[in-house]
Amino acid sequence: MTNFSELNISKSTQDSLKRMGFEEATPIQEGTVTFGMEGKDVIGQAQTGTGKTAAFGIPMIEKIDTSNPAVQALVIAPTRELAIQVSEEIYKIGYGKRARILSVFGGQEISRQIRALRNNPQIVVGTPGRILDHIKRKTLKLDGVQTLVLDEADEMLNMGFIEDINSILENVPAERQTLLFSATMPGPIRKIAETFMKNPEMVKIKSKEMTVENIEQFFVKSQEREKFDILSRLLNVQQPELAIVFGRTKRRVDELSHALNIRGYIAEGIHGDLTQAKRMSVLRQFKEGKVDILVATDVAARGLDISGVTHVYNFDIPQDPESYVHRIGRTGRAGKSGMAITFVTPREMGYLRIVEETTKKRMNPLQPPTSDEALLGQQKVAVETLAEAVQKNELNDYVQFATDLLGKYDATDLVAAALKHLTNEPDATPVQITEERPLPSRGGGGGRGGYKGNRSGGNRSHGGGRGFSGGGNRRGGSSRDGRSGGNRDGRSGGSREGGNRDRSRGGRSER
DNA sequence: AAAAAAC
Repeated sequence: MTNFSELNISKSTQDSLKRMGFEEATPIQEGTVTFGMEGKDVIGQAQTGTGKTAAFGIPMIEKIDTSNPAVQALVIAPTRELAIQVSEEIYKIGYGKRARILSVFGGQEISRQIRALRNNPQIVVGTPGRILDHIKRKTLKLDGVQTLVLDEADEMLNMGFIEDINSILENVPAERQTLLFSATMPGPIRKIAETFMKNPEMVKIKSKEMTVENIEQFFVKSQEREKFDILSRLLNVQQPELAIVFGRTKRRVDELSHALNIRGYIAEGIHGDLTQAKRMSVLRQFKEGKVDILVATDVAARGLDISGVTHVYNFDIPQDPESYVHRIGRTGRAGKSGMAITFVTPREMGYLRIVEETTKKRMNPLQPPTSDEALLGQQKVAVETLAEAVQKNELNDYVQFATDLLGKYDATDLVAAALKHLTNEPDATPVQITEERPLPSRGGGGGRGGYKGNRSGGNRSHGGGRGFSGGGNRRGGSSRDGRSGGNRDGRSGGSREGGNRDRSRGGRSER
């Protein structure tokens, strides 16, 4: 292991790294920083979580001339969230040097970005579409770029950005340093490397480090309709500190997060149809621990570095094995252990084996917890909650009530009653998630193909639809905070409290 | 087929 102080890094950047708590260089950093500072092109084969951003961020910052107002470095990333994350980290690395950095991505007011570009950032991080937009508007000039970074290149390929990247590259001087990062090296990526890079050095993380060694992988065999109850029970028993639940579609994510909130969990959904502001705030809340469960499409599968994710649940098995690797890579990071649990319907069992071949690791079958086990998990939480409340000692408003009650009832009974009240009986609120149809059965135009399609008219899909039992979701306690209502149906005019809204939906009969 | 990404 090499210490950063042994690398030939300037004092100001050393200070920044120290402030960030970085001491030892990770393998990808060691190689990339060394070659990068020699001005060489580098291909880094590594996933996030390996310290990739600092690997290219350090040589990039070192090369920046802060007295030069031109954009000198450009980083292209596949998703908006990743662009934000990368820019934040590079900002920290460049803090000692006072390098100016800006992120540009879609979904954010372009005028704001244009104003920010006038402040002459030296480093720009962005997503392909918006970068191109700025180039066309001539609000972003790239003729001073000396360092170009393609982050998660294989992902940009998958998402069809290659043409965009080609167009961007036409606006970047040929005389430059290019750093390319990719978890995998498929043919087209190699070709890009050959075309756009000059004698690149390869820095490859040994495959052992790229796989998911410290993630325990399980699968749960279950019918589609059982999935949600099993998920709730698993959450109750395993009590993840921070969990990500992946769903296959945006609608699925909406329904799942809604249903989880009904069951009393603090969950928020994230997917590409939400406004960028919402996406950012959800991610922030999750990082701050204000949201315990992030429900996500594959928008959150790759690259995002959220520390402390203890559990990943694949509510739907991912569409391709590669996506599986990325998803479960959100946990078990920074040397910590993590757990990944994948729901598999009987007909998907064969596909599960294909996924296993890709990861070269067997997943162990997990027996879904019984209702009783789940209840026990909840009871433990209730005990902890109560104990914490006592320790916090902010009970003045309740002391008088407590004294009165103690005059009337047995103390043990009272505590037991409080615990019972705090316990959220598993499966108490029946929640139905719309079943995914396995494949689009293109039946001849028939509107009534068994699948209750057409449920929500437009794309305002807000959650579970049919199947909430009216009465039961009265819960005591903390998780009701009004937030769930405002999630994505703020404009639907629905009243905040569940009752009449659910009923009106339920009342919609099918002729 | 889904998701992501520019308006």
